Amino acid sequence: MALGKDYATQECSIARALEIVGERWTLLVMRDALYGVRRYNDFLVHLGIPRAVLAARLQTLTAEGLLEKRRYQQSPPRDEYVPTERGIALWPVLRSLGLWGREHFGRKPLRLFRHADCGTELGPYGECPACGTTVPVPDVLMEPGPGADPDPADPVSRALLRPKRLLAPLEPDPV
Amino acid sequence: MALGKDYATQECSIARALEIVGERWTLLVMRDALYGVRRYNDFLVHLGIPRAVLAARLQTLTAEGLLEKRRYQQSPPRDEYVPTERGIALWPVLRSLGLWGREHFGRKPLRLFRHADCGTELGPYGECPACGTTVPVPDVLMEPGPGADPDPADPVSRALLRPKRLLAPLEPDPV
DNA sequence: CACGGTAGGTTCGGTCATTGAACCGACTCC
DNA sequence: GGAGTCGGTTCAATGACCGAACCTACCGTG
Repeated sequence: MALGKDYATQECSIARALEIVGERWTLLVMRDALYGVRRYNDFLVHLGIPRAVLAARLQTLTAEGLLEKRRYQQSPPRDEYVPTERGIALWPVLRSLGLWGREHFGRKPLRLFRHADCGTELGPYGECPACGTTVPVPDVLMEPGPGADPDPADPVSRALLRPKRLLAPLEPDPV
Repeated sequence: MALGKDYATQECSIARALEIVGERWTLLVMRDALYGVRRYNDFLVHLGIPRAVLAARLQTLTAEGLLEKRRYQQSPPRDEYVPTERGIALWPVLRSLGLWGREHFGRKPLRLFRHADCGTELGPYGECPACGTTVPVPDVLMEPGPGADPDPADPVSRALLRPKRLLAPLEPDPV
C-alpha cells in the first residue's frame, strides 16, 4: 500500500477506502480500538504486531482522522488512541467482515453483540431485530461467545472477556 | 499476509476473513468479479494490477472457493473466473466499505445501485427501502453515478458504464 | 542514590511480497 | 508466413514487514 503508492487510476470509493484501511494490520487495529483498546502496549500485546508497524499504523490512522491521539497523563507523558466518528463509522465494515469470516471459515463465534437496551442479539447489519432500529455503536454490548477461550494468556484478551460496551475503555485486570 | 504467514494467535473471525481477502488487490479483484468482470485480461486492464499478482490472487481466490475457474472455450483454452456463493457473500463487505469511503473521503458516487424489480436505490445495507427486503445480489442493478467519468480510456470501464445487473458478464464494446 | 520496571517508541539487518518489464506458448486471423 | 490476442511465467529491483535490540522518560523501592 504504502506512502506515495496508491491504487492508481481507481477512483472508486472502495479503492479509496482500501488506501486507508487496506494495509496489513490496519483493520485489526481499528477492530481493537472499537473494542475499547486504547494504549500502545495493549494493542501490541493483543495483536502480536511488530512495534514499528504498530507505531506506523497508529500514526497514519491518526493522520487520516480515524483515531485521535489524546494525552491522558502528563508525567510521564502517556497518550491513548481513541476512535473518532470516522473510525467508529467502520463498524459496519468490521461487522460484515466478521460475519463473512465466521459464516464461511469459522466455527463458533468468539464474541456476541447485543443491543444494550434490550439484550437482543444484533442482526447482520448491526440492527436490533426487537427494536427495529440501527443500534448506535456505543449501545452495542459485547460479550464472549461460545467459541471464546475461557482463560487466555494476555491481560487484554482477559479484559475483553468481561461484557462491555463497544468503545468503552478496557478495565484493568482486577485480581 | 502471505503463504504460511498469518495473523498468529488471532482466532477472531475478522482476522480469519482478512487472511483470505486482506491482501493487497484481493478485495478489488472481488469487487470487479461482482461487477461482472470474468477474464484475466479484463481484470488486468481495469485494475492496473501487475500480471504476476493477478495470477497469484486468482489462484488463491479459486483455492479458497470465492471464485470458480471455468473453461468457456476449448481452443485455444480459455478460462473465466466466476464468483461462487462464498464470493458473492462478500457483497455486504464491499458495499459497506464503499459507503464508508464515499462518505468520508469521496465526492460524488461513481456508481449507483438499484433494486432491479422496482428501480429504488439501495439502502446502506443493500436492502430496498421500497420493498423492505434484502435485495439478492443478482437483482442489484448497477449504473453510473454522477461522479463517473463519461468517457474512460479502457474498454472494461466503458462496458461498466452501461447499466447492468451485478454478476452479469460484461458485454463487449459495441461500436 | 542505585536498581529494576513500565510505557512508548526508534533503529537495524534480514526476509518476504510487490512491481514492471520481458518473455513464452497456443492459438486465430489475414 | 506474420501479426495479434489471451493467459500466463520468470526475473531483477524495490519496498514493506518482521523480530530483536536499543533508547528515553519516568516511577517505586530500599
